[in-house]
Amino acid sequence: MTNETHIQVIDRMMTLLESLAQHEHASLKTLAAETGLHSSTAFRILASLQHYDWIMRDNNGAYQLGGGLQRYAAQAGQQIDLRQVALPIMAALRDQTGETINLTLRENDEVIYVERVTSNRMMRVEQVIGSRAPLHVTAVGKLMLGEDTAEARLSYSQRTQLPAYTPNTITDPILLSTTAEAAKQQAYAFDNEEAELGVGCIGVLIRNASGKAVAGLSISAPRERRQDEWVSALQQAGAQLSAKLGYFK
Amino acid sequence: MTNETHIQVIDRMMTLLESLAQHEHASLKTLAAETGLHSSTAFRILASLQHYDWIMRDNNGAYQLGGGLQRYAAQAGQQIDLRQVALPIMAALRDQTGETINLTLRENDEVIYVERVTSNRMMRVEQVIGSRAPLHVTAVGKLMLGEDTAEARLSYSQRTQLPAYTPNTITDPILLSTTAEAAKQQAYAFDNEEAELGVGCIGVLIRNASGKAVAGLSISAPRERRQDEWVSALQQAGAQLSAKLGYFK
DNA sequence: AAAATATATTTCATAATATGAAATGATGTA
DNA sequence: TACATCATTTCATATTATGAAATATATTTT
Repeated sequence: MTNETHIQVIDRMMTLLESLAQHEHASLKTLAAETGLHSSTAFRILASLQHYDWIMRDNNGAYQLGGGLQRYAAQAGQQIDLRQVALPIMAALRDQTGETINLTLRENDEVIYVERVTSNRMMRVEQVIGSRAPLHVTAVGKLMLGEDTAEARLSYSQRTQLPAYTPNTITDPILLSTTAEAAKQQAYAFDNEEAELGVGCIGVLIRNASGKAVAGLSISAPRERRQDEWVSALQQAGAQLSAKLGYFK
Repeated sequence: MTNETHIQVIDRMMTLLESLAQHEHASLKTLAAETGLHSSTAFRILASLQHYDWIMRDNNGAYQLGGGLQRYAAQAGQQIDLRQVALPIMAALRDQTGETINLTLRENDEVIYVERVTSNRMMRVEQVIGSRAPLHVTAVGKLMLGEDTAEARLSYSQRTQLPAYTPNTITDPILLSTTAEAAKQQAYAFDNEEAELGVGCIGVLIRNASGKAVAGLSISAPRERRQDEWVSALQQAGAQLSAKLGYFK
């Protein structure tokens, strides 16, 4: 079942895209170094992708992701564009709470912010779309760790060394593991100024038809404005979104 | 400048993705036939992509686009600079026609000229960058009105009173509405000396990944020099630009 | 301005890779 | 059961992608 077919060029292309996603406006030299590819090889692959508008170059010749990537994304997954389905739900939740709502994906040891609906209040929390954060400092991230086995969580802790972003960041592997476990049980998680002082979040997971956690939904607010009542509102919104992806029960 | 670097596997991968986008839940046999690839080859490429979740297989083994494609799409297009992307395309169109090419944005009831590539002929049409014109006297403006509802068009007419710039300017709200509607249908519009006597334009709309009209592209020429053949050249250039913003179909 | 440096692009001979034919496996059908 | 269809794997080989080196282009230094 596990398919071990690899095509070198495709693997290399993926590496390049990943590297490019991480360093927008990167030079060929940077990308080649970053991916370990010969500059000549990287150049050729990038030139190929350019044909399909998957990557672009600015006037300095620096590389960036191109609009062509969006071509298939709309249909991707369960023929459902997660972000598109999520947006109205996120907007409703924003209106209900008056705070910023984030949609995040997990990638390896990080969450990536892929969609966002901001509050219009003067003081608000705002994440840049495309930015990342380690799992252990975010509400959704802890839930995602809760999806892993205890061994995987320990491995995560060892790998990342649990860097502290604030005095509140969980830096003890055991505590992180039990916190994640507990978060999974109650099906939501808090972030109590663990990523940034003054910011408090609530997170839930989004699941697809096969029950797999495919995304996270969270409310980000100044810590003192956060209401405990938002938990159930968020859970309802999350359930609604999961339902649209085919998840039941 | 046009880069003629091709990598076979990448080209083939693109063909497969395109075919898959057209036939969701396609079998390997179908995809191989559709793309003209050997089934063995198609299989290997698809298996490679599966690794990155760019494609998925349903329980019947049929192929479909996978969620992994969304990974980069979220970021792509975020920081695409419209004018920068447009310039080379505009320059090519200018070289092809020998006339001035304009890039415009809509702001409320006006279009704003944001980029321009001028012909070097002695007599030429030249708009100042940053200058504005009412929607109903320009080719692109009429197309933009075509994106609105009929009510919104009437409201525009009432608001602006459709001032006449030349004897050719459309000043009848009903005529304007039907003209805009027709322009939308044929996906281009003329300006027959409606803004300034002696000047004739052709316009098309530029769309982004979500299909929204985000800009206009137009050829401005002395009326008697304008060629009907330019319409398709302009449409092609417009499609090319839209594609770079992620628009398809 | 000229020289020097750094980086991007092209060329090209070659090794390594992707390839397609054919064998095998799996699944459904008469 | 045997047949038929399609998916997957194997494997020898030709073709392709590769990386070294040459050239071009841009940037920085003298």
